[in-house]
Amino acid sequence: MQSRTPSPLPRTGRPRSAAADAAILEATRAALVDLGWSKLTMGDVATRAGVAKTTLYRRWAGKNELVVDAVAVLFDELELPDNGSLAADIGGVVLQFAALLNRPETKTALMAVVAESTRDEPLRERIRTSIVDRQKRLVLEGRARAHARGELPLEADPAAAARTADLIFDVVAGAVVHRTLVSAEPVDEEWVDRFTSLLLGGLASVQS
Amino acid sequence: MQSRTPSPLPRTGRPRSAAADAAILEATRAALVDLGWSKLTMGDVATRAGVAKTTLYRRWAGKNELVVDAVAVLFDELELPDNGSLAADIGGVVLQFAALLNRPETKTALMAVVAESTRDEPLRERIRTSIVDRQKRLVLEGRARAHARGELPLEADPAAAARTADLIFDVVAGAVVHRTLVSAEPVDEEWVDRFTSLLLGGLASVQS
Amino acid sequence: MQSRTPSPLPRTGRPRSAAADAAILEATRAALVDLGWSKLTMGDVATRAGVAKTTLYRRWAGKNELVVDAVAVLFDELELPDNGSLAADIGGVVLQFAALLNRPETKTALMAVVAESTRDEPLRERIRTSIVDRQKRLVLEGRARAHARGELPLEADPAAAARTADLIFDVVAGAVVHRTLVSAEPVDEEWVDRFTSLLLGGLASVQS
Amino acid sequence: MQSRTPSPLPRTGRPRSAAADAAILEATRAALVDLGWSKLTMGDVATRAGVAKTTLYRRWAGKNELVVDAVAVLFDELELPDNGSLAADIGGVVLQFAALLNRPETKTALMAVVAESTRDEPLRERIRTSIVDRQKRLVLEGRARAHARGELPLEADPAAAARTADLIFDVVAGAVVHRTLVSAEPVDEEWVDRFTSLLLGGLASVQS
DNA sequence: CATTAACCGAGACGGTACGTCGGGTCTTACT
DNA sequence: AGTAAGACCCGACGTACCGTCTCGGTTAATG
Repeated sequence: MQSRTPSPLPRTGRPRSAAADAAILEATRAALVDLGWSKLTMGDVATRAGVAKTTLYRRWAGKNELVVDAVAVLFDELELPDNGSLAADIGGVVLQFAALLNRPETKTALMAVVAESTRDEPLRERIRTSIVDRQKRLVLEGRARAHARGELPLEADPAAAARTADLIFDVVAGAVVHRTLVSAEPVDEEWVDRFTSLLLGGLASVQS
Repeated sequence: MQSRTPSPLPRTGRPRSAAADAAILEATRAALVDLGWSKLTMGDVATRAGVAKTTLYRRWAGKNELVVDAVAVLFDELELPDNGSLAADIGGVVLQFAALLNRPETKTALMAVVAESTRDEPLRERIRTSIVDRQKRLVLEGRARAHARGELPLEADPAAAARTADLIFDVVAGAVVHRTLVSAEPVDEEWVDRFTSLLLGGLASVQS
Repeated sequence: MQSRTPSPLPRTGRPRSAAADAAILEATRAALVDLGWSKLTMGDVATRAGVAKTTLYRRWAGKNELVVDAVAVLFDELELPDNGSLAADIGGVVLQFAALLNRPETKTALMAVVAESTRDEPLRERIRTSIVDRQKRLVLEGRARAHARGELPLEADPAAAARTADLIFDVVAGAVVHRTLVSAEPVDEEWVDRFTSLLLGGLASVQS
Repeated sequence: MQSRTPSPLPRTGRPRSAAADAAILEATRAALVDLGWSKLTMGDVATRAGVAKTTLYRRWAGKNELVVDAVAVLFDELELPDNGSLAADIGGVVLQFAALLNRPETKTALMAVVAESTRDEPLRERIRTSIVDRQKRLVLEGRARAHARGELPLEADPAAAARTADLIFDVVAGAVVHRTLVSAEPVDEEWVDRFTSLLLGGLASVQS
């Protein structure tokens, strides 16, 4: 995202414009909203950003990388609310996540870059670093808070605990994405309640 | 594939070549394996199939529709094994599904068409009809078998039962897809066991 | 020029549009007039001709080849007038040639393609075939007519006669081009008279 | 080169590097040899000269001007040999000129800048001043020497004498350039003899 | 001998054109 | 009417140069 170029020491020549970076990412999000992933073009983004095409390509290798960076920042807005109980906390985060996936920028872009990443290992890595792994913090925070509240027992084996966290992450993210983008059904209070209760109920079985 | 053209009145003139249909779909799958979704071109598919581009466009509106049809048939191979218990049955189907998602044809194509479908309602409908809804049978069959075995209580309210089936479908499909394509971690026996136990444990909570 | 493609036997598929050929060459001449050689672009020519850029590239390898063909036809308009004497005939053809070189299409294009041809042997060959060699006919006709009128003796050695014809061609074409494009002075009646008298006077010396 | 910047008042600040000037012109000639006119780029010249692009543009307006200056100096090497007779002197200078036109730097550059100059009056003027007019001295010297030897009568009318000098210049330069660059035939002893005899024979007619 | 203004290298910048590729349509002759 | 072939229009691609613009850092005449 930022710090794409850790700038070893290219202290010579005209420095890159930070304003251009921001304008490009903003223009990319706007283009995603207006056109969707498949009709977004580099030329159009450049025009919207008031920037030359070469300036885009100097910073990003292509559409995929650009869109990942443009969208990644949105995912950092997610945060674990303190709703008083683990169930309520999970419900809150699921609703936030669903709302995010319903934004036109993310809806059209997320699956597309994941699809591309199946044939592009560096892209997968970039997605993981910029988007996916950053959200695991929510699972870890949630668990820590539940422990503090005494809602969940501590798992003795730390490796097993990590595997459980990963499982939960895949189940929560997967279910919400599938519900939103594949089934195209709303993630409403009712669904969240049912899902949360399934998850918490199952959690007990898994940890035993 | 399934009734693309329900042939309302194709009375006169030379009939369409059925061999061409099969060759095109096969060529499409081969191209997906070799090139992936984004580098697959209609011209290349036509060449591989030994067919003119016109022949493709006479049958399919574009790349999206063609790929959905080419891939859909693979999903029909999934079936619910009878492993003796609900847990074992679920585990079997999850492994089959994961294996399917690891085939290069599906891995690259599925997310891509879903991504396209976020801006293309008819395409979403086609995906739902050709791929998604067809697999819900597995959930329904599994539940029926569990009822027969006495492993699950019957839900009194049929509407609630339907919602539960949808929830399970989103959770299973979503979790496996996320694990496979986003996390890019293997769906192995160990993961399946943990996931199945989470699902079954949660199911009890949901139905109560 | 025409018959660029002697069409071995590509009798399959949609045939190339002859109208497009004509429109492109016409558009090229118009662009030369408006923009000159160095600012003429393939894209602009395509637009003027109401044709896609690919259609240009399907027929011509680039700007050089296209311009040679577009300009070549203009040179075929030159003809040897019958003004009653060799001197008057030469004067007539020199004036025609000078007028042709003063047309904006040719003025801007001719030197440019010749310059390119110094590094592009096929292009030089194309220029020679399409433009230069075609005009040698004027020298040969003029000489034949002079013989008929008894104004010039026959040269006994045919090889020497050919060398003389080449020399005359280089002198006439060279002098007119240099006067017009390098010195940028007018080729008027007075200059033509002086030049013709120099040429004819010298011719006697050469043939002896 | 010759007073590009007549330095009206460059009093203060760091003076321009004379070494850079020389390196740039040398690099330009080298690039002409390697790449030819149309593939020569300002950036490449700068790199070859070990100089920044800004340094080029501070001195020359563009490729045309730079190349004219780079090539002009070569033409100053021409000189009228004293071979004992007018015919021999002309032959000597023609051979020098032909040799010059066969150098790759000049061959590719001369026609190109002349072509550009048809749409760029200042450029034409620069070419005339830097290259063309400087060579007229050869004609004038040759004539003066011929007068001294008694090989040519004096022309009474100085205006007519000037017109004759221009005519000779166009004929000589034009013929040699056309022979070399358009016909692409060698300017060898035999051709020079024939051409010289044509020129001298014609000269008598013109002056009478 | 400090100031200072123009020089210089590097390289990013907004542009324009390039030549190619793919999409989807149309026009042939043939089946 | 379907088919193979291939030309057609269109729009986007990613690259190359153009000529300009910052940067930080010289360098020589002037004061």
